[in-house]
Amino acid sequence: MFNASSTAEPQEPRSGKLFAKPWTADVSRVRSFWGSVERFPPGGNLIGRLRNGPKQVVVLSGWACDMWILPDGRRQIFSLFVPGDHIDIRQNSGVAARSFVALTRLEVIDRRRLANGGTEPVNLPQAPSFEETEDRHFVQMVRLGQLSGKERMLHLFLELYERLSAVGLSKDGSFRFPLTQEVMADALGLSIVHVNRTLQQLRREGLVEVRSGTVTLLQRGRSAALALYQGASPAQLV
Amino acid sequence: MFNASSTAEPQEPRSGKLFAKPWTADVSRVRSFWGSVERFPPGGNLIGRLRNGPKQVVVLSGWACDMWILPDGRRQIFSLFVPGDHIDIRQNSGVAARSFVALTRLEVIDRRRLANGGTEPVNLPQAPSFEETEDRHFVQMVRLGQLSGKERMLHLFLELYERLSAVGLSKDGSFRFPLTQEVMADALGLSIVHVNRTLQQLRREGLVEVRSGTVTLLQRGRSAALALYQGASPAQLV
DNA sequence: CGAGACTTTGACCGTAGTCAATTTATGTGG
DNA sequence: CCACATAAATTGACTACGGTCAAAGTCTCG
Repeated sequence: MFNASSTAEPQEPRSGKLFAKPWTADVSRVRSFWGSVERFPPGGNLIGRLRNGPKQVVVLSGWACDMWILPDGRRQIFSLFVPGDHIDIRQNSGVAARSFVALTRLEVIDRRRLANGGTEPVNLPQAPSFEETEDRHFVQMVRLGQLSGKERMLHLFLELYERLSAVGLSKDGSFRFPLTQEVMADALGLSIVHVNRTLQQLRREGLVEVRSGTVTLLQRGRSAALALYQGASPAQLV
Repeated sequence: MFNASSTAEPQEPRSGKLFAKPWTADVSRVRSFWGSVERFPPGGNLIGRLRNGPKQVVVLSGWACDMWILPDGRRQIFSLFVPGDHIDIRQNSGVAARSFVALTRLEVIDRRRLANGGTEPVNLPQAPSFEETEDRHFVQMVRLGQLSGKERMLHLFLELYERLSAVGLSKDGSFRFPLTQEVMADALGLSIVHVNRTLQQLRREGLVEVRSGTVTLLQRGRSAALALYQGASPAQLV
């Protein structure tokens, strides 16, 4: 289970040259200290391995999301999880089927292991409070309910940039972005075709650059204004 | 503060004839036992009276909502609160201004008062768990992100019907609905004009009837199917 | 009865969805 | 390292859902 080995060593940390910073360093330490890192392939279902009740994990590398699938196949992604994020994996209490899915190769570690198991303390990000989790959901509701396609996309990019920056996974406005346009569509409540066209529009307008799985925000200040993005303090937006 | 009196005696319980059931009965008892019921006018801001930190209240009568207002004036309502609902009133942790607003005349009571103050126990609804609150938000995200205008509206009506039924505030598919179309628009992420037209469409199709502040769901089963509504068990949907 | 709040309507426009085909990666086996 | 199969991105043509603007009705309430 933990020795998928050899070919392993997932991609994110590999680019340590480009994106080296605080938490990234700890990740490799965590990985070497415990053999208890859980790995999932793209599309892997995080709930599958649940034994007794919910479980809190921290993402070491890769991306994941949680979502609902409607009876007719439509999907809504509620939030994206990136390295450093805490995921509170649990079965959905209601009728609809909430699921947690890996979007890339994914490494997570059980929080309890980190808490008691370790000899050396690790700079893991704090678990988000209930309010912070809720706020993130509110932001998603605002995107879905009030923003246009173009605004939604910029808004999401800005949020991801900010979150990835917090763990050292960005550099000068750019960050690795391993999601397909289909996933973006499900997260933003848009059709895949429209995601594609909107992306091109943003490129034409010189707001973002998307090349080989890397997104670059070229005018963060202007983008934030356009998308009514309020996440970061204006200062951070260059 | 609590003796707004005389003209008071809000509307919901007045219609006790039509909508009498479990919890409604207790409401009048609560109201008479304690003078500590807080009242707000339509549009009243529930946060205004916060003294020390957050506060949990239960709605005795009237409707409320929580929302964000974007810098350019757009509004997104996250959830609607009806009689029996618990509201966890608190300042927003992030940048944007979350606010809790009364949508009609509103009566709430502090949960702590109910807990220790009372001589006689009251059948108050249980406080929702974290998961239940979260689920409600997920439902809202699905509505905003995946459903069409018509679907959203039906879906919301069905949810409200189910919730109001739980506290005895419905009868044969109908319930009091004191919201303006503008509020519906903000809750559903639609324009006010489109809300109006969609409403008429639903009427023409014989799915709902809206007369003088009362909504009647004429074909709950079909509506649930149309709107992919999964809240209640199929049995309940007649 | 008049003022203001809500609802309704018409005309028109633009964002976003659908369908279907094409091009461009990506990946795998030989 | 090439050929083929598959996934992902892109394009075109067309449609329709939903937004905007502005005006006209309705309803409430003092």
